[in-house]
Amino acid sequence: MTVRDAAVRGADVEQAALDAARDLLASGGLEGLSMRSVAERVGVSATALYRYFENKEALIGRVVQRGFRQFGDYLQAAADQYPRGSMERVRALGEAYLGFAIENQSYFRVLFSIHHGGRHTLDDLPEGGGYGLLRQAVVDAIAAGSIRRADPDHVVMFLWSLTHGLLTISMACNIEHCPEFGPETVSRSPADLFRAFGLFVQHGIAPDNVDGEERDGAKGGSA
Amino acid sequence: MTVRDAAVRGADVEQAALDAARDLLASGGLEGLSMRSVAERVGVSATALYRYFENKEALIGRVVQRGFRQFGDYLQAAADQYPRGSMERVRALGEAYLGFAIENQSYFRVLFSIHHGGRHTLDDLPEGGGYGLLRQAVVDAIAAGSIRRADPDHVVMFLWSLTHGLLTISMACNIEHCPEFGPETVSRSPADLFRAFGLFVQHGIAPDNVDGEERDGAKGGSA
DNA sequence: GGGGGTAGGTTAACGCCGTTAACTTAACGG
DNA sequence: CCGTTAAGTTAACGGCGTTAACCTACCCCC
Repeated sequence: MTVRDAAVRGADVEQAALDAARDLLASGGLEGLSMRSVAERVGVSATALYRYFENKEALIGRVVQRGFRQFGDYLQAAADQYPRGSMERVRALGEAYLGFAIENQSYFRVLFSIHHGGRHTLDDLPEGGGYGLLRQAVVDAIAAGSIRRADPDHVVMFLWSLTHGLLTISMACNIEHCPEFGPETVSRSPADLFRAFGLFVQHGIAPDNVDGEERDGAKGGSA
Repeated sequence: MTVRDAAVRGADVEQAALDAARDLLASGGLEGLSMRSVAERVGVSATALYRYFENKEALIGRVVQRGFRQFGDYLQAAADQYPRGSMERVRALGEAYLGFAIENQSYFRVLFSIHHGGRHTLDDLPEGGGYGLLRQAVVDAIAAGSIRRADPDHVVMFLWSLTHGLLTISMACNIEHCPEFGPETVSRSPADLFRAFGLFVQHGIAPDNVDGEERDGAKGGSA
């Protein structure tokens, strides 16, 4: 019984700790996680965790790493519903990005928190994860003529910044409702705003008929 | 001597504490600030701070509030260099946003950190601060015909999200250099990327000559 | 001008935290 | 059967935010 218990636990404590830490982060954020609280959930003393993780930061790092992998899978699944080269595929990635973040709010905050030591976050995203995914979608879309011919990395950063910024701002605003925040328009859900961005993303914020020439009679109407 | 010392200190301890907290945040981030470290800088015992601030969170809240005011002034100054209604004014706000954040990096992180209790950040920005400023610039630009006729709040959120997201991502990436982050393009300084976004902001990422009609002979070249 | 109130400060202490050190225990290999 | 080793324990340290109890110097008012 207790004989094997320890042995079996051996390998499992590590995974159990990662699960417990994930749950604690998801429910209470960074401040809800302590070595002692993780240990209690696992049913082990706090110091036992140091057999598996160098320190608290390392533990969180492992959780974050896992989280990014899961995040990447989520994005992949969303992208796969649309054909390569299509603009819908690009858009779906953005919406999935938002969706994941909103569904796993406090967890997501930790993933992208700047205050957990710092390295991860982008080490893990780019190639295996979301960055490469979006980049490929953009490259394909450019090739297919759905996106203007431009440096794909610029386009990727443009889209990523836009989406991530919307999310960050919305979250600081406690998502969904934020009455005292300017006019109510802004408090609309991130998803609504994201859709509203569609026109700007496609065609920009400049009036339709400028760009050095005119077509419809601006500035005096030459017709 | 010590008689007046205490009395004079009285009013000043609060300000001194705010200054000390700001400096500690700027140099060591959130983790570099403790009630004891602030107290030590002020030359007072830690518990004395509780005469002026309900708790640590309140202290940080006051610092953040101050910071946003300063941030707002910075943006205002940048905007004032360009005429109302001009697109340059809008752009200048974005560049100032970036500039302030980069100059005061760890301080900025705290301002927009999600993990310091949470209310502030947007309570304080919108009306007195940056949001109202940007909004007015956008409204003026729309009126002047520099920006397409659209819901100004949507435009504001679009621009703000884009800029803030770029910043957030760049910072998570330790700003400036981040070799392992995809192709090197992305590691360009936020300011460079911001400039690269100009075309997309103005005209979007869609190819120039679609939108239901053509102008220059795409898709086969009708010339 | 002497006495209470009070503002501003102190020290001591509590419970939590991350982490280290020293120890126990149980399984396994020779 | 013994030594080694992996896995886990308890005890403890220093630092944290915060509370409680106390001190003390000033101000105002009778």
